[in-house]
Amino acid sequence: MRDAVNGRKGELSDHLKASILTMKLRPGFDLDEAELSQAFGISRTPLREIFRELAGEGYLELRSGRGARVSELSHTTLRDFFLAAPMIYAAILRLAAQNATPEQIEMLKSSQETFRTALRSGDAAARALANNRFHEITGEMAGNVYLLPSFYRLLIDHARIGMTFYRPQNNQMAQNLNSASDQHDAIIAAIEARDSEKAARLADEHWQLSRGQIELFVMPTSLDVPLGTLPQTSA
Amino acid sequence: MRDAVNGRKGELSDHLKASILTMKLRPGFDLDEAELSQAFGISRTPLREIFRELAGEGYLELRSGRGARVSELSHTTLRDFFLAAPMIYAAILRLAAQNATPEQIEMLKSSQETFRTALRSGDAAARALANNRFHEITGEMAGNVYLLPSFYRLLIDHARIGMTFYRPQNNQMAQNLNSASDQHDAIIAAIEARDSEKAARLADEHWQLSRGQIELFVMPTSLDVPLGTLPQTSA
DNA sequence: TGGATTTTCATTGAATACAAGAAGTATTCA
DNA sequence: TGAATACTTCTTGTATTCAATGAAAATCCA
Repeated sequence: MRDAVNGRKGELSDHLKASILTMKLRPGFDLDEAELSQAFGISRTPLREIFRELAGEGYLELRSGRGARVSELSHTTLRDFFLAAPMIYAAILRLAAQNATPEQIEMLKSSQETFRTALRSGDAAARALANNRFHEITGEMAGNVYLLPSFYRLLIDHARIGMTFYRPQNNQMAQNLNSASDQHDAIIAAIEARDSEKAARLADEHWQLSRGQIELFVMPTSLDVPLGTLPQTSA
Repeated sequence: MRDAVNGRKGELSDHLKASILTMKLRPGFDLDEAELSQAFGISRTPLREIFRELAGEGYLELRSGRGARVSELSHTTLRDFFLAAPMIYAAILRLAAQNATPEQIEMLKSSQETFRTALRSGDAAARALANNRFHEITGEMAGNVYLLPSFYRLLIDHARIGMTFYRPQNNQMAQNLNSASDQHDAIIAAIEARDSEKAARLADEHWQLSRGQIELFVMPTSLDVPLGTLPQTSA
């Protein structure tokens, strides 16, 4: 991530972000100031500044007098997510196609390489982080200070929702990931061609795929077991 | 504002926000930690936490090793603003009409009263703050955690842009303000009627009015002075 | 024994003290 | 006189200490 260079402070910040994105730190988890500051060899003062920063970005929630905890992921936020994501994603990719610099396009290609590698490795966390980074770069390309706050907040929970609902055993889900990778390639091409309409269309397709992936989990195909073969649950 | 109850800390936070919204603190202005902390009787530690918080909300920018300054308002951000605002505003008001609670509607009506009072008083700063509060409440009504970060950021700069470009001498601008007040009433009615389509349409109209107001300043009517009557500028 | 109250302990919040770094100024040397 | 460098001062960043607050446990009384 961007500020890995800023000493131990940035290091801890990145570590927390990655842990939250990959659900290593679960929604609602309480963060212990004393413990964390000791573990990373910094005092509580800068740590608390990191907390406030991450809270502003949507990773954490600060409860006055009761420290920091990882942002919740409730059914309400899931609904909000489904409402907001299509609109913002399309807008971001449209702008990205218009404004991307050659250097940014190179970064995007490189991040897509990382994503592909993570896909092959089968490491779900690495994949989620690489995917997250890919979309972060499209945000940088769009560069609209008013849209980015919402976009980045969506990306956080998109990663977490993906980690929650993904099951490597499910073949359909594995296929979807390959489709997602192909769509990334198409997105890169559209951006490089400065085709903003196509980029917006691809954003929508990419979203539909992701949405389907989530629905696969939320509304699974029924178990198809004949009545009476399941053990009765006692009242 | 919301956290005026949280002791001197919230007080200072609100003071800074209001000063920035009303351009009393100009974009790019450097904030002195020592001075501010002394003036408000708190130590630098909590002050710096406020800085981080306000930076997360878009009021301030933090430059590592060089303290905090009020967020810039450049021509670039103005362009970004014009691109993002219509979309977000419409989405927020649509959701507000769907989700507003009776208590929130009462708050909205009350804030509109405050706005009207500020209009009559002719106090531009009070008017900007009241208008800001009105729209903040529509955001609370919408209640979508993913859209709100962008929405609130837009509101900050909308207030600042309004303060920058408003000239009380201009009769057209004064009229526009009355139209804006009427539109607020219509927005309240649409929300109360749960008419989300109408709310979205009104959002667009409200935006067009505001946009026109800004254009009145950016592209003024020409001075209409015959050639040769103006003093020549020396090369 | 159950409920309320007080006491204790742990954790957060704020202030002070200290260290590191940046900006500005003066001095030196060409 | 001009540029570079060293020194000084001011500002920011971090650590430590102290105070306040909240949670939990123990005690007391009914």
